[in-house]
Amino acid sequence: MDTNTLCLGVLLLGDASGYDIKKMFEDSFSHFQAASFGSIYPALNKLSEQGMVSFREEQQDKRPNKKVFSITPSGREQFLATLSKAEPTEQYRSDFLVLMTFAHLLPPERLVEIIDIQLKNLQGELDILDEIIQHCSTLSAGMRFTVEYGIAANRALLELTRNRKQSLLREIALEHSHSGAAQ
Amino acid sequence: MDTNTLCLGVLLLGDASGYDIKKMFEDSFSHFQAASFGSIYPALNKLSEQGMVSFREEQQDKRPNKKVFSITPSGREQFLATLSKAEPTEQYRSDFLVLMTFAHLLPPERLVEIIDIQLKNLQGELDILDEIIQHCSTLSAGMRFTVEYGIAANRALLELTRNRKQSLLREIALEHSHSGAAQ
DNA sequence: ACATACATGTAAATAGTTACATGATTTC
DNA sequence: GAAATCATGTAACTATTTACATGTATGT
Repeated sequence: MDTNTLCLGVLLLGDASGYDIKKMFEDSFSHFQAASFGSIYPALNKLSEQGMVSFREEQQDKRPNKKVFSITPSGREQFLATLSKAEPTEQYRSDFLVLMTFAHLLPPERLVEIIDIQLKNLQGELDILDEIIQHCSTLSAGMRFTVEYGIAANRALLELTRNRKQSLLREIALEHSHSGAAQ
Repeated sequence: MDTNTLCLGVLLLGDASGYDIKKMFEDSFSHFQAASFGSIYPALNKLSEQGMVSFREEQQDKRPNKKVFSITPSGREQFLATLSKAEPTEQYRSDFLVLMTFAHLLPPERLVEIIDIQLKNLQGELDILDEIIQHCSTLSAGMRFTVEYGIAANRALLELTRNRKQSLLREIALEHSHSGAAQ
């Protein structure tokens, strides 16, 4: 889903500046969507031209001024139309699994290091999600489900990786000795 | 990881044409990487210019001719260097979870439909991975791990989504009645 | 007759990231 | 004194997908 649509969605949850939207992405959606300033600000200006959002400029002292965006009825309509056509797709890309595919080409110490980093990353993500679900009783049912979904995946992956670490290392060492000392 | 690097990796497993490489992506790596012809062919030609791969043209009767690529020692070296620097990162993007985030805005029938499609997708992916692991005893330990990893994630997600479906639907219906008949 | 598999390639369009520019204020 | 937070924006670059062009052979 493109940044334009995602911005409309965030604004449906409440008025916000571009900076606020970026924070929302980081705090609430980072486990399944991402967007940078370089795509958020142009998206907001484009949506404004199209009448999908409006904004008011707010002066602040001791802080730079900000543009607070609101979704318009047209914007709401368009977002709903997009949602009604959207397919529930998912995509997963992993350099970790590329590394594992070629595990037999890596020095054993490096392989151990990679698995340990991955374990740490999975645990870190799990901790973040656990915290979101505990602290925020204000979460809507749908949002709570997205967090549970992330937790389920991370838990399963953490468990598998932990359980298989030693046996995987052994299997790869075995493949090395199989193919001989050469190479 | 870019298509160039991924092509070198595939060629390390054996000589192949661009068409073969595309099939490899579909058959063996589709659960964590993707590449289309539009990125594979240019990548192969670029790698060839750089001396990372060589190729021979093979005539076939009843089939179009093909260019069979082999990785060169430089290519092997470069791939290994890339692997040794690569971070074990992962990224997940989901339109399904975007849809779930805004579940309260969707008509209940549509919501049921989305969850059922997602359930079917997860089961379909799981079936594919189960088949790979059963049919291919030739898989290296590293590759087998990547398949197990995919299975673990899909199993956990399938179970969660199945178990939560009814309660989620109820919770969202409750939120609707909470906010009143208006809106 | 129509779709799929085989096979290679290009061009346009899409969409995004990264890095930079600017500058006050607050925290370490 | 350095780094982070607040705040908006642009430009260059990167990488990719989609659709097209071309053509034979096989399966339904």
